Amino acid sequence: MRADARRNRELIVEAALDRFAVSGPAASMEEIARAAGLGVGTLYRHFPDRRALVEEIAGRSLRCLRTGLRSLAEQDVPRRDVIARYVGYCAGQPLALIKALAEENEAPEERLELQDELNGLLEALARQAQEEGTVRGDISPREVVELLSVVVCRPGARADDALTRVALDGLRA
Amino acid sequence: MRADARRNRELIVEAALDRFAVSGPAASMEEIARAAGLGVGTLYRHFPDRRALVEEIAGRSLRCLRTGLRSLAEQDVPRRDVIARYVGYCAGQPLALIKALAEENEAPEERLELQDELNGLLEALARQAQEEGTVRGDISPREVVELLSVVVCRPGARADDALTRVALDGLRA
Amino acid sequence: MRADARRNRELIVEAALDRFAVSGPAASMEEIARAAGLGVGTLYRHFPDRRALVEEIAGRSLRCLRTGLRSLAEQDVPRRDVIARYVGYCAGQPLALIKALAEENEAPEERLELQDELNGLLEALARQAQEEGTVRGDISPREVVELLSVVVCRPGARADDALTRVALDGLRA
Amino acid sequence: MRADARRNRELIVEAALDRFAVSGPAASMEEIARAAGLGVGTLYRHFPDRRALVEEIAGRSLRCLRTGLRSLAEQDVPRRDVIARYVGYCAGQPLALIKALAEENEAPEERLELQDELNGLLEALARQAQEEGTVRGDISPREVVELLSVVVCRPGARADDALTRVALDGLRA
DNA sequence: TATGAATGAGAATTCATTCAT
DNA sequence: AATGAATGAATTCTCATTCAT
Repeated sequence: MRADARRNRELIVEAALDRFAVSGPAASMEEIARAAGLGVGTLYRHFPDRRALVEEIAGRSLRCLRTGLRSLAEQDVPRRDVIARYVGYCAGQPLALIKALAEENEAPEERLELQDELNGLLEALARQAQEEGTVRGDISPREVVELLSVVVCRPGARADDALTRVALDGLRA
Repeated sequence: MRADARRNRELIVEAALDRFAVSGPAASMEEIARAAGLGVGTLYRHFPDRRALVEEIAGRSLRCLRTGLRSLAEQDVPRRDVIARYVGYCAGQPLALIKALAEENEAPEERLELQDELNGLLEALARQAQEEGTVRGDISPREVVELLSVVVCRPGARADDALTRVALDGLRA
Repeated sequence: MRADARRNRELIVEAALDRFAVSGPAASMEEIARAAGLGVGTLYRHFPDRRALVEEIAGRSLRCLRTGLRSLAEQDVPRRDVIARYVGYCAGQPLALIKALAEENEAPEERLELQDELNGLLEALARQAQEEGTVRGDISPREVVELLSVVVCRPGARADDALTRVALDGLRA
Repeated sequence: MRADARRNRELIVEAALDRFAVSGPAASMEEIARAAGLGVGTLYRHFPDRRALVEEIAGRSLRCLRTGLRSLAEQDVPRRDVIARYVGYCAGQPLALIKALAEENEAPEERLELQDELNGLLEALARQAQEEGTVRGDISPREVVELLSVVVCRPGARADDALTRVALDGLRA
């Protein structure tokens, strides 16, 4: 039953993402459990409270971004292109929704650490891009990161939509 | 008594904005009424339901943006500068909050009309800026408007912060 | 409507006492509200949570005991008789029930103060009774108070039942 | 496997007593099973429902009191001393807790019979003590039994605490 | 047989809205 | 017209009990 339970956990997370997307971040626990084809009790066995479910989703998202960014950073291309590819990578994910969800909870330690780690990686990347001369130097690496966060956490963000292109062009040295 | 009523209406809207800013978009009707120094009953006399209060706020914001934009558009400066000034004008307002609030309700006809009108003005502006050659022509006026909306509806948006500058630079022809 | 609200508050406390007596200390808030002829919302307007309702009941009981004890203590009779009358006074009240209820909550400051005050009065009384020679001196005043508490907080305690008489006789010097 | 089952049954009862003592009579079945080092399923294999577990505990306690009382009653000492020793014997057991637990359930036939039997033994003892002239005759044997029950079912009852001594003294002829 | 995952009814609590005063 | 008390549906969460593995 370990396998079953794991499967149910996945079902819950998927259902949650789905219901949050459709009904908004206020979707009820009951609604999510039903959408997963389970009882509320099962949802609560896997996640002791709403906060825990939301943090699971936020945590997965952050870890996924971190993983993606790490592997992009290994590529032997200009740092500027790594940034662009990262933006594209993000575009495939419902980051706007997840961000809205996460704002319900005050960020717990675990999330802060992931957040910091991700931001650290991105800042390093921004700094290197500035050093290689492909990103303008008149804004701080931290500002670059904030900017990317806005670009990427929009509903419907795409790798090649107008804002993305304008922002990346605007970042040019 | 008409004056009284008008005054109360103002008090409520101000209190609502204040409470929404502090307690988040989930601030309760009771909390808002209390902050306005009134009873809930009085709040409901002015606004038949929560939706109506939120729409009042959204409507005011849209009308305010429209007014500002109209007067900026009359200025005899390049359209590109009008756009920049509009962004600055927006920065003084809690648009991120108001946007989040408005997303609670499905947009009613009245809001859609205002929205469309504002977007129409902005699109015209964008088109003119492209025609005067100060804004790049490879994105549609509608895309420019969407971009501006993102730039302007961020928590803590400022007229001279990094994203604003990068976006405006990126818009250059 | 001040009068109405006060009346409802009383109705709630009475209904609570009644339902706790019948259904046990686990009686639900819904059940109590219904028994008072009110909606749950009204109950919660008067008492912000279950704890508050229980503490209201406990507080009333303690204040009532204090008042009774004070007035008994003014009587010009041997202290031993004051004690006996106090036991009789208590017998008219559902102290066993209220004690069981109060044990649900960790005692808040207010209850502790009332408790201490009442115990202080009783200890003084016990000490005086020992000094007047009508209560045995080989147990501490505090022990006398504890003993009285047991005597008085039994389901169905009566002023003249066997335990009461035996205990009072056993207290003789 | 029979031995295993018996062992598990014992583990459950011990764990239940322990958890009830620590977490109060509201300790959950899960908590008890966990404390016994077993799964809930196993608990339910041994006790079909919560009531059954509580009755097992109550029954054991009553049988234990009966056994103790019988053996005390065989001693060749005044009946009054038997009573005193019985009180001492009880003091070593968590009777207050068990009484509170048992009050959750309406007493089933089996418990009533045990109860009646124990009370019968105690009443006989009380009657004999009255006949031997060591216990006052102005209260009924049944009242003596009720009194002993109160003395013995207190949290923290001890063989030599104030209430015990006072009650036993008060019982003197 | 032991396990612990799943279930869902039930409890506390909140809040938009209505209505008596 | 203003007030705030009353209402009850909706939400989160718990726990006794069942059942698949």
